[in-house]
Amino acid sequence: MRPRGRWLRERPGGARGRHGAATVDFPVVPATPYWKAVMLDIRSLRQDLDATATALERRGYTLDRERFEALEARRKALQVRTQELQAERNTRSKGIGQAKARGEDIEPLKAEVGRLGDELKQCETDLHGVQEELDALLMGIPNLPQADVPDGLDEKSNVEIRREGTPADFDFTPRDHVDLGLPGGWLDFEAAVRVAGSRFVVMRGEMARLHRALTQFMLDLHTGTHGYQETYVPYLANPESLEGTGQLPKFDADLFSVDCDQRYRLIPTAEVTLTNLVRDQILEADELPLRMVAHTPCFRSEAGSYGRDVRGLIRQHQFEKVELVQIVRPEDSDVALESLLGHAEAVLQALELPYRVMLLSAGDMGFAAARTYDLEVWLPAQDAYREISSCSNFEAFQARRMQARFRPKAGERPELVHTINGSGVAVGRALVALLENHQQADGSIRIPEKLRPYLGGTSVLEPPSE
RNA sequence: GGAGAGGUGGCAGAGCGGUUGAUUGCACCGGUCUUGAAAACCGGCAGGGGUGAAAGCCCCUCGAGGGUUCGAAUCCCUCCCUCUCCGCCA
Repeated sequence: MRPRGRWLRERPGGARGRHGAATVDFPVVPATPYWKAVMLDIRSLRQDLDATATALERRGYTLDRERFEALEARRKALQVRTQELQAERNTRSKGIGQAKARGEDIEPLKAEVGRLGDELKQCETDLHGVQEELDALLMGIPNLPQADVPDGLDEKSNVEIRREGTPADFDFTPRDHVDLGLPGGWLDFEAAVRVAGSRFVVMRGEMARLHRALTQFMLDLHTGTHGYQETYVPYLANPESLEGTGQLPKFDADLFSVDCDQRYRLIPTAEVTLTNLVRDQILEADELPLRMVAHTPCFRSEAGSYGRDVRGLIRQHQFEKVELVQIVRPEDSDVALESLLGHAEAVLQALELPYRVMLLSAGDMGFAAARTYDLEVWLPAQDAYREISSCSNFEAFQARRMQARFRPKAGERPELVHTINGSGVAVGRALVALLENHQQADGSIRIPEKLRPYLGGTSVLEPPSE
């Protein structure tokens, strides 16, 4: 992924940040003080730079420690001096007010403070500059992997946790979903090219209905038996939200923008709008955990994936996903991730799809994740397991950027929440898996028991005769 | 899109350019009273940051950013958002 972030909002003064070690054309976050905007707790960097750098090294990120320490030293000196001057100005100005009230001549006093103001202005400007540089550096640092996350820089180091289900033993050569979707224009990629372009699809008839059935089934499962609240969210998100969950500033190239209002991006996942529901909130302890599920389309530019998965539904610019999000107390997040993983697995089990659970290595995880499990579903035509869900614990990383907090006890200081999310599951890929795993020799599709109520009791999907 | 009004602490709602980071009410926390609870009364109660071993001291924040000023919640500019009316529209 080659991020080419470009902040489209105008910044007075034209401050644009600068090129950091790993970042490109780094957009400066508007309005957010750097100590709030960092992904990592800046204190852990200040106090435990070695350990932090070592942990980041595990995921292939080399922290520019010299630069950080230099900036931090300057920041400290400037901040102390600035605050001294501010304190001085404040007391003197107050004195002027009092002198004026007594009817004294205040002109000499004013001149004195005026001189002080020059140095103050300079200090404030310098401090601002240093903070923006620090900001840019810090915003580009990914989350720290949990201790037992395997070492490794890519998917080769992922660890298989377990396998569920057994791939069917076909007595014919299984077809892939593209072939299975040919009859009656069930899946029509050419039509999609005509109306939109490549990496889109048109579905027709029973296939479109099956796709819808899958979505409904998943929503019912999560709301009915897993305790999530069904939530409807916008499909366009503002930059603040995208920043909160970590898509911006680094990964703008993966998103679709909207021309008429350049602040907006189409959501690449409901994680963005769902998780950001708690941005800038202070929740009461008894409101936690929050469990939310949403069905949304997702839009991804797939820049840089040319030539990969060009055939079929696997990698599309637009796809549907049922997303699970949990907002929890910090001490509960590890358990919550396991539970959420189970909720996603329940979908695959109900659909009678063989899959395996992978624990991602430090280097293969997303930018904001501290721990990620991928669910990979068996695709017979590819003779491989392919990702169908990704479940992550972000710990306080997103919460810090979002300033999403809760009050542990009435009257106590607010604390950052932990955020968890995962797909439960990607609908398009579920459709692919269902077609390919439950296909029969004649091209018909067996519908798993649990899904039948959503298809009017149908047990087999017969391909339309030409 | 046009016209008007407005954005202040968890909520409600004050705030002449100068001890206002902010009166007050509600909510909340602690206490007195009570067998217990309620009521009443007393006290506490924004968020973040810097520095420090700590106590503490200090700084920032009244939608956001910039400006004027010795000094801005209060004045000016830009932007965002909310509400009312009009237009348009599923």
